Amino acid sequence: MTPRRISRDQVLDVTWELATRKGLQAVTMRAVAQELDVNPMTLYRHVGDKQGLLDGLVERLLLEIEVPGPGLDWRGQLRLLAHSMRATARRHPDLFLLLFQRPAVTPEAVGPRNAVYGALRAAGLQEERIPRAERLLSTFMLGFAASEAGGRFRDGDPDEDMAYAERLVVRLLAAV
Amino acid sequence: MTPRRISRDQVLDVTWELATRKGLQAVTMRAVAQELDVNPMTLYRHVGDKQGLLDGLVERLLLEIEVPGPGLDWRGQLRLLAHSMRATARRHPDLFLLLFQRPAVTPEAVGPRNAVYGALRAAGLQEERIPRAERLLSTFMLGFAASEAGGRFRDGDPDEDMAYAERLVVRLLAAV
DNA sequence: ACCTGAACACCGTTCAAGT
DNA sequence: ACCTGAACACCGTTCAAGT
Repeated sequence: MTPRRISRDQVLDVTWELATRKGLQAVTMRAVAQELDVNPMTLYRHVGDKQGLLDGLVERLLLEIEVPGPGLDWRGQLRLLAHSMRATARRHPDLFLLLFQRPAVTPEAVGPRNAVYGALRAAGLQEERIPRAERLLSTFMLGFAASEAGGRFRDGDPDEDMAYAERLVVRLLAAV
Repeated sequence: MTPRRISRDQVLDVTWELATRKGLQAVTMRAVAQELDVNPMTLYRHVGDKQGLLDGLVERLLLEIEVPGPGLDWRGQLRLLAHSMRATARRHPDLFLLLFQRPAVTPEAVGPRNAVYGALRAAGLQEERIPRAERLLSTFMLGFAASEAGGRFRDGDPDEDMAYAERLVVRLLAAV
């Protein structure tokens, strides 16, 4: 019974580091294995396959999004959430797109989602309306952050656009 | 001066067909070349490289989005636009994500953008406010369509969510 | 002018074997 | 139980050569 030399966490550590340093296209099974000084086939025991490796990366990405603590009003909470989603997207533009390709209800996704729930609740939204409002608001934030990070925006100032969007959201929530 | 055997358009025709039939992962220089019964290196003269091939695919994708003709009020125009963006995303989920990775101001993108411009104008929005409103609205529609097609939504009914979003947009525009 | 062939430096993954 | 080596079936792209 030889002790396992590497763990899934170690694999994801070096994968995340590699993706951050050299971009998603540099993330290959072979490159990750080399970083760990291990045979490529060794990874399969720990992450399943390439898709499993990417899934692990998306977990980390969601954990990377900063979530508001206490001491902010609902407007400040939403502002911080938008800000940290945009910052995360800018740091990992390619990886960020993968968020569209998997359910928003994984265990790692509860942090951001609960944060939006909390803000909407604090804004006085009826409990039964919160899930839908969260889906719509998160979808907009995700699209905005992905657009900005991916280079879709060429006209306009993203900061000004986001400030304007914030006013619209506040207007809609105030009408409750 | 031998006549050229293939054109960029022909290359994109079979690439689009291949992507539609077997998905984006099946789009390789070699597979496209084989479909045309030509040497892989031949493609380089017509599309530059793999990235150029993908750029061509995104052109086609934007052209695929149905744009409202006359005879609809602004609300109907926006509804049709949202509907056809979602339909396009569902047909080409992987390809659709590439829209986030390039400027929204390419020649092929003017169709959809002008359509949104027209609807916002018909809704009575001040001319100077239209570009920003278009960016925000298109960003939401894009994020929604990408989420739906990519499988991010697991809770909720996308049709109901979109109908609700439509009411919010109408409310915001009515306040003008 | 346009197309080809061979070659280079990679991929993800299977399968049988090692310890 | 965990890791390895060799092999398979691919990639995109360069470069020199063909017609």
